Amino acid sequence: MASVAVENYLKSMWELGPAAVATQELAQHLAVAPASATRMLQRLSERGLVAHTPYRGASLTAAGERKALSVVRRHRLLETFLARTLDLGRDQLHDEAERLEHALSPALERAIDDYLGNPQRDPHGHPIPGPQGELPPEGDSPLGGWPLDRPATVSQVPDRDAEMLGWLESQGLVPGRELRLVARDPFDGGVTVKLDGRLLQVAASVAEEVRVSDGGAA
Amino acid sequence: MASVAVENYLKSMWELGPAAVATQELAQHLAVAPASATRMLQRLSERGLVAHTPYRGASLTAAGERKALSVVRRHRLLETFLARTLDLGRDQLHDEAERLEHALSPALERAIDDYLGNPQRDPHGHPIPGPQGELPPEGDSPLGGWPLDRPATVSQVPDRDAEMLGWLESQGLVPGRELRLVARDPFDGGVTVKLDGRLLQVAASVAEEVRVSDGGAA
DNA sequence: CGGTAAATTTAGCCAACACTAAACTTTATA
DNA sequence: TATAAAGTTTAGTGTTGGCTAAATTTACCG
Repeated sequence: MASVAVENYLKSMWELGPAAVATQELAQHLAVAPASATRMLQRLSERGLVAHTPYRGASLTAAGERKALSVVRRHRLLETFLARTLDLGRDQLHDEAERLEHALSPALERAIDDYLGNPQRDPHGHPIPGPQGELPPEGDSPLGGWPLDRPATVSQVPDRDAEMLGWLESQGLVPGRELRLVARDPFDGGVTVKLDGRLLQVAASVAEEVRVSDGGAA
Repeated sequence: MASVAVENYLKSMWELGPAAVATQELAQHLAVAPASATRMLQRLSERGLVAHTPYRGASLTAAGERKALSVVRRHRLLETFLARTLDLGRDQLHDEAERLEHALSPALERAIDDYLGNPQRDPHGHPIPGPQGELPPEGDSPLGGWPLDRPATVSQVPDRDAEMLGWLESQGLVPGRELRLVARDPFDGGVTVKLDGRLLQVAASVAEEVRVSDGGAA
């Protein structure tokens, strides 16, 4: 039903939401001219998938969010599937899934989900929405906001930024890894963490993207 | 580079070729109006992918065939990959691969090929073109033309026709199965085969699609 | 050989989505 | 508070790829 373009707009809206998303922000995220985003928002609005107030940005309706979560589900299932079968770099996964997600039929989606044993998280630690778009409540916090000295387990790393992801991986900052925060830069929000006995300086922008949860529980 | 539509036209041209393909035949194969096919053939001709003589049909150029074989390769690799990992019905494979083939990057294509150990045939027995479009010479013949009483092994079954495929499967006529031709209807080309000690009547249309090769060798 | 049926192409239209340039709001600043 | 800057929308265009209806070409048949 929904074209590749429509699915991508909805997914971007979801990623940038849930607050109202500015036309320009959306356009930038999709590498598209602002005027193009406006037109698409109007079309999506007519279809009842977004609520668009001219000059005020737009947000997903319930119907729009359902469709967006369906795309996200397909994306994350594909990342998990590709990671489990082929052995691709964590950063390749995202790009491949980005293309394939629009071509995944409901039947194949179900088959993959079953094959994987209905996974709750993708290889980056992102939660996988259920068949009806249910998102499990996640207790993960940004690394930057974690209290000092409390043991933590890395639960999520970004999937979009291949460069950051490569660095994280090279430093052992991957889902499942345990660490402790030993210092926090009071100005820019960067942190120093200790993992594997090593000290590691993590920039603010990175500390915002990486999420952690309580030590053992994961 | 090439859009989904272009890839599908090229693939159809290849499947209907190598002789010149009539506009109407192509249109029918793609479930498109003849006028649409004409326009696309003109565009493909400008791009140097087909040779189109007005009112005389069209055929693939070398460049066009290369691209077509790339699509076929992706399709058959995907069918093999999905068959090996998930367990889908043989007839589902085709439809799923049909959609996914256009979203397969060269990197993922290579990864899948490696994972599968560079397979020569897909689950329907169709040969998989190599990375540069090389098709291994196949010695397979239509079941309808096989000599009486000479042992044969089923090597290829159609993938497009789910109904026929379902019947073939239900009768045990799948790649690898051995059989012998015991009679041939002199008028319509239908045949009677013996497999597993059973006699089976095979209609002409089916006997044309199923291919066999010499007994043991496969 | 002429005429008609079938196949093909042309012509004209539509929708989706992208773009730039220009017009219009909103926000921020002097 | 006026005005400039920033953000957004409208207007107008282009491309792709589909459609129908009409024109054209080819092929066949009496």
